[in-house]
Amino acid sequence: MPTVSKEDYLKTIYQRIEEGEQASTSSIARTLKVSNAAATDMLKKLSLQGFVNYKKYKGVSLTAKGRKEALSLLRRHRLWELFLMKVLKLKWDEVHKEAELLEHKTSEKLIDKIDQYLNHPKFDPHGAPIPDKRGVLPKEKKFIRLDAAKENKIYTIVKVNDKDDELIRYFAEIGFKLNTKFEVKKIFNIDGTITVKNKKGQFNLSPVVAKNIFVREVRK
Amino acid sequence: MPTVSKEDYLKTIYQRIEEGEQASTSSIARTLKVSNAAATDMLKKLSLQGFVNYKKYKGVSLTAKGRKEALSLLRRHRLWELFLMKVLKLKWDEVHKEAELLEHKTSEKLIDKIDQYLNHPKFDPHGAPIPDKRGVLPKEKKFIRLDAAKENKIYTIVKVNDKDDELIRYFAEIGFKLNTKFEVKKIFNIDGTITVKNKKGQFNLSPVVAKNIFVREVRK
DNA sequence: TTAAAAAATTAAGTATGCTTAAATTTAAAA
DNA sequence: TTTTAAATTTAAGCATACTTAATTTTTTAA
Ligand SMILES: [Mn+2]
Ligand SMILES: [Mn+2]
Ligand SMILES: [Mn+2]
Ligand SMILES: [Mn+2]
Repeated sequence: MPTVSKEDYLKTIYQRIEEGEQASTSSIARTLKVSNAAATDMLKKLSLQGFVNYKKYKGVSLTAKGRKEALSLLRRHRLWELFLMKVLKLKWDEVHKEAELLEHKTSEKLIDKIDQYLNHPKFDPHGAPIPDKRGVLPKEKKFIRLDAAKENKIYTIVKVNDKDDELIRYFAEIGFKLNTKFEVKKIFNIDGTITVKNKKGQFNLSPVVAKNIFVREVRK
Repeated sequence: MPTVSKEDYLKTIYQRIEEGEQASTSSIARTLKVSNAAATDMLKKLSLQGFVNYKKYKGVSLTAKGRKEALSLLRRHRLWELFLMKVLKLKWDEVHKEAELLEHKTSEKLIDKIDQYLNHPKFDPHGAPIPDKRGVLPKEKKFIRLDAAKENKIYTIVKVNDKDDELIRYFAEIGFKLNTKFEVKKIFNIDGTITVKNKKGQFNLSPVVAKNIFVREVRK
């Protein structure tokens, strides 16, 4: 069993790779808010314990063992998020922080009860897929990042990045929830600002914000 | 905010004192399964931080600040126990262990939601009182320890010690739940064994077991 | 009231997971 | 291709919460 810290490292590495990016020491350190030195240190330990493949200066990847732990933690995190929202009525922007803590202290027995209570849900409140007991992920519908969308097309939101609660609050404020339909009105070439329009009105989204929204095109 | 370890120390000290016993270094160490040296060490730190009154060789007591933290942790623990049983259907002997972990990672916001969901319950599944948001405990009905009961009287169970899951399983097995009515048939002077009789049948309880059951006399 | 036993404390040291500062390696730019 | 910059690693050290062994204080019992 990895420690709390190690679980968070493995999850971070998994997510970096899943996003199609390099799991560099500095990106891990940045996400976990620790120094690069601390991350290097931990990568060495994780490697010794067989959770990651690590070669000095060459980056890191997960072994089967490490991937299993990462998926287990993601399962616990995402089930907690959904449970806290559905059952205990916590808000969309609150559940990530709470789940970040509870995830490490949740037994398999408990998480299976939660899974059962929720009737084996496939996605969390932010659209992220929930691995099943065996670590199998549900198939996701195709999506693109909003900053890669095209003008005058209609999209629906399938996933948002849940790491920043301020951002989530902003999404909620402008009526951007899961499955919200909206139209991309204009994309400014100068800075990539995207003008979108939904039931609530018209908004300008910066490219930084748009990168955190994942959408699927729908026909009018 | 005290650390996880410190919270557990404060809770242990509170409970030792509540039981009317001395919060000795060794009793704390025994409960927390650490060495006496570790406990001494921690008591010094807790004292420096104003959570306890501690004088070398003279034992320890809680300050107002320490008591507040202890009650806060007990609240989180006991609400979790009840929630896990009532909502997620964990068993009577399972909830203590789960709550022992979750208690430290539960925000005030979350515990208030749980409290609200359960409609501000006053007692946990083992009969222990749940402090309210302000740290106020509900009044408990008078009770005695079963090893102080008298022959040929009828009692009802108001509380059991939840620390040992094997013991809790045994209680369940012989039909000893909260509010179970039973009669004390005989108390053996030699070793203090108590013969009790309830709907399920007649059982001999050792004095060690009896010490963990709290009862109130009821008229036939 | 003193000697032995028990309880508590101090001392020295360990594992984990961090820090900052210095050194090294790799990547980018001139 | 060399120089510079960025990324990464190493080195040294710190805080927390433990351990075992030695010492001190208190309690109990002879
Ligand atoms: Mn976490
Ligand atoms: Mn999420
Ligand atoms: Mn605990
Ligand atoms: Mn309990």
